[in-house]
Amino acid sequence: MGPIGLKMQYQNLVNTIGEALPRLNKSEKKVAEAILADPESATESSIASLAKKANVSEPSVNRFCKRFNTAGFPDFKLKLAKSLVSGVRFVNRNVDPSDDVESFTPKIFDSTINDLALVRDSISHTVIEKVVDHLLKANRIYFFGMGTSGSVARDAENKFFRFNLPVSFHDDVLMMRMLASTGITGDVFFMISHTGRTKEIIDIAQIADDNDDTVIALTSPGSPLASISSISLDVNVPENTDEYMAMTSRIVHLVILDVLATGFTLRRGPEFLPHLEKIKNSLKPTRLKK
Amino acid sequence: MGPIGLKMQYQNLVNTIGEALPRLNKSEKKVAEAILADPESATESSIASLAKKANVSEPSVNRFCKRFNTAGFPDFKLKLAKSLVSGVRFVNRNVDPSDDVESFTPKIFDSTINDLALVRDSISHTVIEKVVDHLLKANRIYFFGMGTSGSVARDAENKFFRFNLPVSFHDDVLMMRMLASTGITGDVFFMISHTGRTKEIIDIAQIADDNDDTVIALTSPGSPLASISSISLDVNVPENTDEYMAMTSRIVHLVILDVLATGFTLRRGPEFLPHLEKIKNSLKPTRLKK
DNA sequence: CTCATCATGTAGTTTTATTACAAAATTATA
DNA sequence: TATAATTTTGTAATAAAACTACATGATGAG
Repeated sequence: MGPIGLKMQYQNLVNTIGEALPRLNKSEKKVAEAILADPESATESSIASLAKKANVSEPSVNRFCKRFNTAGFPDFKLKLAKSLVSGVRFVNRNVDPSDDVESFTPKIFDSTINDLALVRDSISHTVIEKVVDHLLKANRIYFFGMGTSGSVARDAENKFFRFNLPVSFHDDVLMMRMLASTGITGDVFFMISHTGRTKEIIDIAQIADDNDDTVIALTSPGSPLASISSISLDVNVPENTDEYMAMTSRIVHLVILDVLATGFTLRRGPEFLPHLEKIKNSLKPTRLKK
Repeated sequence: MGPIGLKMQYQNLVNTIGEALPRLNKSEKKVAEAILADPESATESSIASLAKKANVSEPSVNRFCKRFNTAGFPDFKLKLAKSLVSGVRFVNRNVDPSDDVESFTPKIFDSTINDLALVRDSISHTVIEKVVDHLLKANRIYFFGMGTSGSVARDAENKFFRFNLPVSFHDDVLMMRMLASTGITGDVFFMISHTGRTKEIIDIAQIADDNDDTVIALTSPGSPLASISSISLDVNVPENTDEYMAMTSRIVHLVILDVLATGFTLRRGPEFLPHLEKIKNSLKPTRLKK
């Protein structure tokens, strides 16, 4: 039998073991079941104790590890521990009706952190660079979003107006329509939408596109909005079917806007910093001194 | 010298080591530096090879591990590997003027992730519980915030209106003043402010407090706003002095609001789920079908 | 300068993991 | 069904890794 899970580094060991289960032979299956019964403790036990728990010999455990493309037992444990952090813990990260504060609080933080890490590792730097290029050339930037994405758009306005160019955010469909249809060259329409399927937003993007304006989308890959846009910043955050769980995509969107703003600032160069400083200082009189 | 990082299970080993660096003695420092130079490879090496790399003896490495509250070298490696997955890879996360997209993008994600992890491990569950208690008893909730925190307040409105009680957000000082002064028992004023030093916001909180309304603050601990409020949700995110860096506190605030909303939903019980479902379904006609 | 304390390394011991090989089980084939 | 080939599994020996006890060296106080 050949090795299982060749692309291990991008896969979750626990899942891989679970899927391979039917293809394993007797003693390997015993080992697999012993591990799956309590993966966390498996990462902390020695080859001897795991062998005992699974009722097999130590070499069987060792062979099992090698089947899953690891150097040996210690390496296996390491990789298992890693997948428990990023992968499996995520599976069990759903909020449960019986959860109390102690348990649901870290779950919500963890799932947000997890999504951020996922996007951090998958987002295209080329696309970011391209978007920054367009923003730098823009005469005007409109941030459009509805509902939750409206708050993201509002935050973006608050961030980008500092760059000393006309920026506004809109969450009103009629305003967005009018603006999109009267856009001129140099206007950038930055459309934010979690699903990328909101009809009105797609309509408005289409209007802007027909008008030859630049349309940048911060949305889900392969969505109708993404395909209409000039450039699409793809954010692949799993849809949240869980009633209790929050929508993390908006958080990811905010961080991407932070990235864009940083790229913008850096490209503007150090001579732009005094302007930012001026804005910062303008707020000082509104604050109580320490 | 006593052990370092007692609450290890909730902390990032790499950060802990980095912070402990000045307090370590000669050979321990050597070990720490060898690990920090390439934490990833440290998780894969034996005690012997790491000792060699750090130019110390094997027991020194072992003692180092025990200082950081781990059972020994293998346990240390395991925990290190885990923190590399969820946590932040590098100690220096500041954006540098010479950074390109490839380097500043993960830095911004990482610093956000790091701040979230910090708050996740330090936030008081008792306070969360208390805030949820107050929100459940509220007749009306006002979310107040200005500037960046205005977007957070807007997002909170979007989240909490689903609970079928009168909720609104305001970012206009005059509106906030008027509402605070006409509040009646059962009204909850939820004030969001990164610094907790914005004069207007403090004024408004004071007005609401004088009026015997419940004032909940989502702000920095020890700030004037925190001390005025009935309850304060303390968020200790380091002030960002770096011109290039984004303000992560607003992200943390959003996640805390997610936590509160989840706590709210759970306390309302399963009979409340159909209502949430109804709201979800109401948006379906606005979306293109797949 | 001397003693006490702390830091560090050496050498030996124990634990842990791996390998080589043989026995057992399974499967295929005559 | 018997037998050879193949695979699976365990035993025992070996190798590697980690740990412990102890001794030596460094540091600092009096």
